[in-house]
Amino acid sequence: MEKNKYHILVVDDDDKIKILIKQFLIEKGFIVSTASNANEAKEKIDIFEFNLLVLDVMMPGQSGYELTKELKQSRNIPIILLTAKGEVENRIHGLELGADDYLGKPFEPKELLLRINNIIKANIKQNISLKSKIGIAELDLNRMTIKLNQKIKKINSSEKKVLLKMLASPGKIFSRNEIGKISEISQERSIDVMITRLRKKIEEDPKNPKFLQTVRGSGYVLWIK
Amino acid sequence: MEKNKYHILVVDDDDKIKILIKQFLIEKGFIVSTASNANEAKEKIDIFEFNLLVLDVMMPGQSGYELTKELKQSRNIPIILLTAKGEVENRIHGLELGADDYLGKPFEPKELLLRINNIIKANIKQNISLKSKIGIAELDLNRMTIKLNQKIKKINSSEKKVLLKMLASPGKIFSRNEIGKISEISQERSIDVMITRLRKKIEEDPKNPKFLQTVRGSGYVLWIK
DNA sequence: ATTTGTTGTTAAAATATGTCAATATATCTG
DNA sequence: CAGATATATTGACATATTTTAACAACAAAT
Repeated sequence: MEKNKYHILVVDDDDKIKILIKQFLIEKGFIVSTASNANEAKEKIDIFEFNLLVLDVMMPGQSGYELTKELKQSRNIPIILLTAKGEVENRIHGLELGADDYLGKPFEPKELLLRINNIIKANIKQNISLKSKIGIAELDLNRMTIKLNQKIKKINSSEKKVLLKMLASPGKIFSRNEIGKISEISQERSIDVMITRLRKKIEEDPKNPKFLQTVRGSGYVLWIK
Repeated sequence: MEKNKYHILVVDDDDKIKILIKQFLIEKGFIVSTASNANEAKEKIDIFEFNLLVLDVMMPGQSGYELTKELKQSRNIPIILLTAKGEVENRIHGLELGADDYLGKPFEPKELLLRINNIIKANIKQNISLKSKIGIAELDLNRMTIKLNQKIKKINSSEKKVLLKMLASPGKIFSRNEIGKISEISQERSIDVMITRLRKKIEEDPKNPKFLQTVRGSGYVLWIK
């Protein structure tokens, strides 16, 4: 796995632990940012696209649970919760809120690393990494190209943004409203047109889309296979 | 998440624990098979398509680790390892071999359930979730398509809603009233029309329906074979 | 400066879907 | 069987939604 690309945000009010984790993860090849509380975390999340959050449950202000819940409602970023102790109920609570994993303090750094690799493998490989596939179409969102049947087609930044978001949640229905916000396209019809154009790039038969489908009355869905 | 469709194989040489887990998971709506050792497990895996393995590490004969390694080389079935104790090194070993998660004995059943749901969410969401059959018609309610005799037909969201409910209780009679509520269609005649249209999609001979039948005076029933 | 291509917008065309009406068919009751 | 009632089928329709095609502004290239 190429670690160098992954950007992790560590959120903990305990500076000692925070720095420890940061150092460790940097050694392992990750890009690491830190925050000391939920608000600080949200600010950074708005700016950067993190691949994963390591989030302490016990924090002054908004707790790790609350932050998890809030974040999971709007995006699909993987979260590992650090629970104070290995108390089952707490962990369960976290998972129910949508956390992807938890780790009871104290933990072995090596264990955290494995958790992280595990989640990245499961969640990001296909989805957010900038090289991915939709059906037989090969996307390279870095280069903003899509290769389909030997032909390379370019996409623009609006299309890239939309693809990024939709790839993060295949099967989820995106309303025009959402897509509008993502792409910063204001007119509903314009969104339709963008979808049509995208289809021509990823679908073998754009008139009978297999992957980028409309859900009449609701919006559009992306399937990746 | 619809659990009913997921088939789990529990592998443990300790009958007591094996049965305990099995009972618990059945209560939770899973289909559960068991095996007492690696060989037995492999035999069953060759026959059935399991969605997940719960695998004890300490077993006579091939250990859970070895089995994990072997299975992961040829297929990508999700595996949860049950480690004897919460010893970090052991767990790490398991994850390195490709296991998707581990759980130290003893564990709370509820915790196992959450782990399972978690993994299923991550691994299977896309694949299995809403695929089913009615007779020879292949439904993919995610993609809102029905394949019958090589022909792919689209269904709309009302039809999907109704199918979802009726598929959940094959053989149950649904009144027009119920179907109206499910599909949000208000007129009785419109429901008839919808049924007619649905029959054309799932029945080989829509005029003599085998699966979506009317029950005079009561409503409609769906049979799946 | 001219051409070429891109991209958001807009209007027109096409499609999907619930409803309705007219007719046909099935099922039950006596 | 006849008559009554329930259900099916078909086509037409209206409306909402989606797709297509044409356009205009702008940028990039020649």
